[in-house]
Amino acid sequence: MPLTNREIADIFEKVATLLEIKGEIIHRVLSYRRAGETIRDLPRDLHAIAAEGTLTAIPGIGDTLATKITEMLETGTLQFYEKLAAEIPPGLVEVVHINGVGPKKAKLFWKELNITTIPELEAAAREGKLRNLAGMGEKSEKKIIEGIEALSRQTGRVPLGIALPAAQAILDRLMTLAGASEGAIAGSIRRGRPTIGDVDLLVASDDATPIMDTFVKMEQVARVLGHGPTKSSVELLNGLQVDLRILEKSRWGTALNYFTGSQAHNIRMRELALKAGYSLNEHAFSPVDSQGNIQEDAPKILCDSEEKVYATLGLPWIPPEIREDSGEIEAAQAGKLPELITLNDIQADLHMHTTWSDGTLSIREMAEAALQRGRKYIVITDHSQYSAIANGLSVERILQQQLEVRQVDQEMGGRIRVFHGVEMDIRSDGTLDYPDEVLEKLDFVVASLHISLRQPREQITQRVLNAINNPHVDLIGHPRGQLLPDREPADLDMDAVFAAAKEHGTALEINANPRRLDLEAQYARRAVELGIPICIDTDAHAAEQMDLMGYGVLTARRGWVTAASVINTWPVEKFIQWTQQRGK
DNA sequence: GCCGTTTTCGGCCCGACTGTTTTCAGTCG
Repeated sequence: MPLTNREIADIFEKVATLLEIKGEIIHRVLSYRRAGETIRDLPRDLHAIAAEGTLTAIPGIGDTLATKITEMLETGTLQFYEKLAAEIPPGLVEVVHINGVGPKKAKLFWKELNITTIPELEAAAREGKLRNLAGMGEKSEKKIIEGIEALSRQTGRVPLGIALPAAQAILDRLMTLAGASEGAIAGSIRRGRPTIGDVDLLVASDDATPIMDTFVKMEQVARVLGHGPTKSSVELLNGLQVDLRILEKSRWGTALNYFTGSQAHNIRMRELALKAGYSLNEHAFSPVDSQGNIQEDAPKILCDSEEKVYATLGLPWIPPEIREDSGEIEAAQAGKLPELITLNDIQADLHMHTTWSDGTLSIREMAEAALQRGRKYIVITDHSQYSAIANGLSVERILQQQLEVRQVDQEMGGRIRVFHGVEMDIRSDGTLDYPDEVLEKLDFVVASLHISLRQPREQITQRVLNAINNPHVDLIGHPRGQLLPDREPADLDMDAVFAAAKEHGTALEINANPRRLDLEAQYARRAVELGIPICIDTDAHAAEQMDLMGYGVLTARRGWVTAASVINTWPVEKFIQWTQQRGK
């Protein structure tokens, strides 16, 4: 079994931690860590990139790491890691995951007490053996026990669809307090990441203390992880960690920019600032001398808006969703930032269900709900016959349904157009769930994987290719089949999927349901670069699920998607024209 | 380990909070 991108990323990240425990210089450590992060979010397989000989074109991959990647691709292992793991117990990588334990402490426990695993550490802490070590005391011993308990409670990353409303509720509460003049959700939620590690909130106020005190004493707080005058962290009863920072309003721009991240983007911003003669932090730009020392007597530049922060560096404002140091700084410098799609651009929803299969509303009710939300046209796409559990439509029923769709379309009197489609299963054996004679009667055909998602790469890829190669199929729904936060995507050869979609002009979906957000941003970006049409759909099974469109738009924006690439931003005439060109 | 119209060698972002310290190291984001 060849190693996947994810497995290679894991090895690099383990190497980074082991090197850090060993005491290696931090920049070498960070090279491995950054390489791991980059590879984790890569939209292409390392196999394909290696075959092209372009591994070193990946940012942060030089000759050394390219050689190591090649070794892993060819042999499935990395000698350098094996050697390192023989020298430094690899169990320490887990120990470092305990909150409050870093590489230095892990090394201390290992060297002094021969501790190499979390259970050993917990036992030592409970026996009071840690408190006498250098730099340790009773409090830090207690914190380690708490850290281990927190780790076992930890639910992992939280889907954006859960974290965002929770964050908004807390922020709303804080903004009712006197002295809170401005507030924002920052961090990875603001950047629209599909899953969230912790919630970052920012409030502007000249009097932070009462707001901080309220924050750490909220009823949903399980424990206070840190409590300072401008920065506090709490763990909620539901396990979510929330960080709050409070700064003066005159510093809102630098603060929001800093607290939104990503860290990699911040580093680039600070490097740019240094080149321009400033040290940049969350408070201000501070002039530095040629040695890089801050000139305390020189006036600082305060920014009350993010626009001003970027302008100080000679840049246009960069949308949060693309602040990942994945080319946005260079694009901004060149004046080539994309005009990202917005929710207002969305004209239609091309994937939804009704009571004909597993939805909760009739065709007419879905049309009314879509109209209320400003949609100009929709496609009714109930499940196909193979999805018996979802009350999928037999050939007879889907033909019947068409009559009702046509009738509702008439009834709506042009206020909204209602088209007839289907979400057709791609069956396990790779065949499609309706014959061409049925498909050709439909206005729009979505084909989706729902079952046998764990098939080997070649087999499952071929299923998707079969669908794309059918001229009646217009869109591949939720192409990778992931469910957040836990179900892994199918092992698809995305290069092959993209090539086929490009050849046939088949669209790929960004499913807006926050459980899916599939395609993910990096794949959407790649698809758009290749000229493949995108469709952002809610897959709504009820009226209120139509309101989830914003999550899909966020994901699209993370993928640098502009409205022009998205079918359902088009006016209905253009949509009809597109489907007719495809033989409808 | 990466990277480069200042550099192929010598840099590599910055600050808050904690707990242990008598002035700071470690951790975190």
